Amino acid sequence: MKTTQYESEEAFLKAYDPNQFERLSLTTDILIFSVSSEKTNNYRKLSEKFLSVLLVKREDYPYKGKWCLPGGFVGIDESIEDATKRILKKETNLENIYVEQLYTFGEIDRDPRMRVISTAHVALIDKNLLKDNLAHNAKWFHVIPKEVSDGLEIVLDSGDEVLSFKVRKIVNDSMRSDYRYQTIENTSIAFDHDLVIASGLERIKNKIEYTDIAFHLVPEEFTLGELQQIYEVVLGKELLDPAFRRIIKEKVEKTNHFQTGEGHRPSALFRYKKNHQ
Amino acid sequence: MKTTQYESEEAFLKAYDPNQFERLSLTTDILIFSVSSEKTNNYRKLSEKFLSVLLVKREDYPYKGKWCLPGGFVGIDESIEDATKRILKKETNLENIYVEQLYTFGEIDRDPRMRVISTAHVALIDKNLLKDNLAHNAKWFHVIPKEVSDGLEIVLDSGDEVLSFKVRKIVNDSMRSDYRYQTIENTSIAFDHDLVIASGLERIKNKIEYTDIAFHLVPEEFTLGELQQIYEVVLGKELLDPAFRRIIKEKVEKTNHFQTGEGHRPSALFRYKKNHQ
DNA sequence: CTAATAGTGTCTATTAGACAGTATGTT
DNA sequence: AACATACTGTCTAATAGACACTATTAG
Repeated sequence: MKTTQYESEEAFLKAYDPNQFERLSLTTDILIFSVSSEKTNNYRKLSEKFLSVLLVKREDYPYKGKWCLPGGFVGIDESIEDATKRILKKETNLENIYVEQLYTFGEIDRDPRMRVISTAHVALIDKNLLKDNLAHNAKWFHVIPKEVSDGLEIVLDSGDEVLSFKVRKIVNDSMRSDYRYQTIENTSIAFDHDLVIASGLERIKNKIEYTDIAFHLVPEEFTLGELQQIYEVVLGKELLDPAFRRIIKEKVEKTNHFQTGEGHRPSALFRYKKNHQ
Repeated sequence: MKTTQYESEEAFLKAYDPNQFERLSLTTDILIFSVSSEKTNNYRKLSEKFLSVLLVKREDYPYKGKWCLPGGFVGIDESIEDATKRILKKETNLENIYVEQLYTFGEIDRDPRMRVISTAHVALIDKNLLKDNLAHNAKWFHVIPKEVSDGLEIVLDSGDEVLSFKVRKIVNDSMRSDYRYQTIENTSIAFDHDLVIASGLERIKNKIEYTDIAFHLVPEEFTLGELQQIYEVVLGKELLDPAFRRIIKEKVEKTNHFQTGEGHRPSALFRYKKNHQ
């Protein structure tokens, strides 16, 4: 369609036919991460923490009975961001949650129904905010990643049910500046959501080092021990106390509250220091 | 649509109506960056380098006569990646160029014609590969970013024409973990491509520090001086020679060629060392 | 010889890693 | 008292920043 015949932008827009190009569907999918604590049987020990992700059991075809990320179609009169917030509200009944865009997955056959593009997001919440607000078909799964010889195995454990899949990182260019994940083995997660989970995990692992995302995962007031556990569970490795405290020192401020009753020296409660450095 | 009436996934898919949700259009837009050199009048001085971006003059409405990023609609039977490569080939006549996904822009009114989602990409090329292969309506613009009091001003200069716009970084959350750009002033760049350019600039500025993307911008064999200029022009600051050489030492290997005829000590030519460290 | 960049040695400052020690609650 | 974590001091290793110096070419 040459448009040189039109006299103005207005005239052009008036005559424009939006159906001249084939159109497709867009969904938004959300990796909702939080850190959960399991009480230990030793009253003195700290509770063990796990990174966990919210999954939804599919009640319809396709992939009926499989687990997938919460998500939904982006309406024609709705920005991607608004759709994402709408779905977050639906699944967790919470608003004002931290969300960032992760990646747009656009392979032709990623949805067996038809051509669907999916823009994936990462959301982080403090699980204490969430009581019984979960959608009925949603469940938290502990995320246990393990490096294996041919890639990365991720085990998801809800307590009742254990899922697992295996992915591999594929480097796209000779300078190793870009990569994507590829499924090696996946029988439990619907669509390409195994790849989304792997990408999201990597994103927060990187971003926790150079931003303050960790503080989205703790309550308003927290002990430095809890905070350190958040870092440890996301990074998948232990940190040395003095080094950790040096680094976060400037990001937090002490309150005059203490956490007592834990069977050992009480720890000071801190809060996130806005506008630090 | 409840699908419990279907007996199997196959039966469901057979009966599925892809038009039950409103569909939209998806485009891919590409920020093609390269580093160009302007010969200086002093035969001894190194040529001055500029980061440059390829823009296309719009020949049709909307935004007729304005400049924008090369891009186009993603076909219904085409992955986002394939569409991006197709457009790169069309605009530069080159294949096997480095491309990575940048961000998906999904505001409702970003295209006056209709609802269009755009997945933006960053491509990096060595401009020496490009002779007269450019599409007739495409032109390289030097990118000159400048921090101003209320944001970031970016001047684009093709030699014949100077464009400029101003954007601001908006932090989305109190922990400053996520942000997006917002237009302050833009009369020269079509759509929201001013925001795409600002985001892309930031992406390569970050990524040049922790990946090897810089090597996509130089020829097969290069001097360390050239390579350092690439880093300097992307980072927008000067680097100290010894520090720079320490850092890239492990990423490069010396060839037995030298670059002579420059009015000063010849410099050794290096190449990228694959599989380093 | 001179201007200009190529390339190296070394000193210093900053940051990260490691370990050992002291402090203080609960049972 | 004993356990478990809270919290701190300090030494060491590694990395980044700065500067001064030597090397080598075309003109």
